[in-house]
Amino acid sequence: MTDRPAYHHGDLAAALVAEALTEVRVNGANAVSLRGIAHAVGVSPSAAYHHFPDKAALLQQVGMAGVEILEEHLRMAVESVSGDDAAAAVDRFVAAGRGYLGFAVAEQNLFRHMFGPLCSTPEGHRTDTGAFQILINCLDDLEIHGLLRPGIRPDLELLAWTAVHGAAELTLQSQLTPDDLTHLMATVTRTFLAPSPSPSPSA
Amino acid sequence: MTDRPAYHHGDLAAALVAEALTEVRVNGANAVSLRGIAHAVGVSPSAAYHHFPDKAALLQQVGMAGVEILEEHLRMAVESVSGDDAAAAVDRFVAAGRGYLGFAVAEQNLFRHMFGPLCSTPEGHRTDTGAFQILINCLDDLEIHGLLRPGIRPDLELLAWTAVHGAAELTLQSQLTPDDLTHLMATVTRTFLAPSPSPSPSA
DNA sequence: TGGAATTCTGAACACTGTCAAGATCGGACC
DNA sequence: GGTCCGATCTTGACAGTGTTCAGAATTCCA
Repeated sequence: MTDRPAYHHGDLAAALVAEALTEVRVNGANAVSLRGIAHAVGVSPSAAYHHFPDKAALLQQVGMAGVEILEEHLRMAVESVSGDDAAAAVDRFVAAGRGYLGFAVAEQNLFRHMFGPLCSTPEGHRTDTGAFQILINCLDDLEIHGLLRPGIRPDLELLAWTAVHGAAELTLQSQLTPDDLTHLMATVTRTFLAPSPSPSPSA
Repeated sequence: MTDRPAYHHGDLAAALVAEALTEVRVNGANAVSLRGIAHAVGVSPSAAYHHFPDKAALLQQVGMAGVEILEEHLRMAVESVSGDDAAAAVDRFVAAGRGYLGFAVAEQNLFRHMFGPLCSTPEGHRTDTGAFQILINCLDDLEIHGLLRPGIRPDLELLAWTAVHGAAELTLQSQLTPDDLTHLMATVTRTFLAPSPSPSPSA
């Protein structure tokens, strides 16, 4: 809480990660210079080596921070849809997909870094990430309302996950237009969700 | 064809790209050093600047070379399935998907670079790449044999493309198992392909 | 209060991308 | 054939990078 404890920085590791995080967001992971980060925090370049074995480790922590930001972003997107009926469940599912794509576009540099070679964790399974859990929750919600065709649940988990992620990456590569994205979302819902029992007066 | 024309290298630009390409394949794009590449080719570091404005331009050309390699890889995978009947058409479609995923795994470093930030072309549409054209050909093939549900063609184009690409990226991130991949391929074909009119004696 | 452990600095090393100036070559023109 | 010119490569240099290490400054604990 003190302003700046002169020698011993309060929590240098956190400060370095925070500074590197904003640098990644603004200019991309390749533009991150350990010396620059240290200078911005007001510390000598070699001070960082008492908290991280090397630059790659710092950037990995930035990636983890990014995962949490994405998770929070998704949670807010889903929770912004209120209601307990079937229509709300569908809207939440769509909101999750849109949230993922929106994050990828709004935070291109961070998103790319999170899924870049520096952040590859040979250990983790997809169930580790809270983002995947949010998708699971949405599917649970749909299932409760009887909106999933029987037996299609595991298919949809995999396909929705991979399609939305692939769409995000291809969008950043300028290979997909915004129209493509809405088209894709519509395809997934129309194909895999049972026609809602709610009133659906088609034109 | 001369062994080494001393001063004037035969085609230095191509030699640099070739050397950088193998370096990317083996050690990843981040490990590429312009000086190292120049040294390996047997030329001074600054010689490269008569052929490329900077290192990023060289790596972009490596990315383009990668696109062609992927295209060739896909073409071979598809052409390895012979036959004119409906079953062959389905097999070719599956082979294309497996070929894409196989390339991503076998050439992780190159694949990552091709879709990395250095190779983002704000201009190109997906129809530019020959790889997408191969998918189109497979779908044409399926359509000729009446294996596509009517009206589903544009949906399938987008969904197959994004899902297989997303699956590739997530596999490199250790978020998908090989079982997930075969499951995904099965889901796509089962969901979007009409049941084959060919003899299908299900057990 | 007196170590001991932690945290940070300063200088250094090897390496990087990039540039300006000069040497060297190939081919075109008279 | 001799001469010039443009393209090509080298040398040398500059600023910046990640990383290491000896030692100074600081805090913690007994």
